Amino acid sequence: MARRLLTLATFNVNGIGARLPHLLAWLAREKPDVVALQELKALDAAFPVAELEAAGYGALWQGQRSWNGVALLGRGVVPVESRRGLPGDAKDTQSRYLEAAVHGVLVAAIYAPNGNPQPGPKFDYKLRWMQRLARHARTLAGQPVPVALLGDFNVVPTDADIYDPKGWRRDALLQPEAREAYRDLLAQGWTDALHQVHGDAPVFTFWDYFRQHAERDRGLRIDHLLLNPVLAATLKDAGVHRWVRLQEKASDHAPTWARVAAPARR
DNA sequence: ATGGCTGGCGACGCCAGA
Repeated sequence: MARRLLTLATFNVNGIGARLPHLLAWLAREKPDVVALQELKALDAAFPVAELEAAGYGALWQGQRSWNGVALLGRGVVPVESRRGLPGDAKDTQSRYLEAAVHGVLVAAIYAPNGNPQPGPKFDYKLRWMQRLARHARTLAGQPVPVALLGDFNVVPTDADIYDPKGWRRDALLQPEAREAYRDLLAQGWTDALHQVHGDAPVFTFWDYFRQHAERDRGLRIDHLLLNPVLAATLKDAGVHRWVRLQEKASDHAPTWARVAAPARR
């Protein structure tokens, strides 16, 4: 018997207030089952829960004034929260991690620090945050249930994942330490869904607002879907909904997705 | 080597993004 498929997606909206029309249009057209959002740039009270409910999505969110902010959406269901915030630093108040069970998959919404300028305190924070992520992700990778880390990792994994590696070589997103942190994650057993499906063919998820880079497909791959071995075994396809990035007043990121088998009900 | 564009904040210019 063929099993139902599930579409997992991650979308850095760059302001939920400014991007709600784009988000709703994308949900209506692509109907993803599980969605991680980043960069809400809004307080909890400003999260558009009613509009999302009307669109058929249950939501869980962790906002913050002006910056950061993550959320999880479930098509037809409210995600069941398992963790709010990354462990390892009680003084870190930035809203960058939210974890819940959605449609039988344990999913984390991740917004890793940008880290620019580097070197400097922001880059140090980026690396410390990635270490904390690795420590927690290790406890999730080997779980005998499907687990996915969905988010903006703010790491360009290799020079094949950017249109101009030379022009960006000093950027925090390309630094060897950042790339090593990402490789360390993968070494725990996570599968990078987009890379698994497309290999080294360039598939970008972010295009900056300058020089018509979106139209010219001069982008970076920084939004990633990492699947633990249980879930990776059911991976069917992965891609990027670039049409969203080509809309008027779009986010600088596009929704990135992976199709997997829906876990059997237990 | 730099600046280019955008959202949020809060009131015109600044910070942060990547």
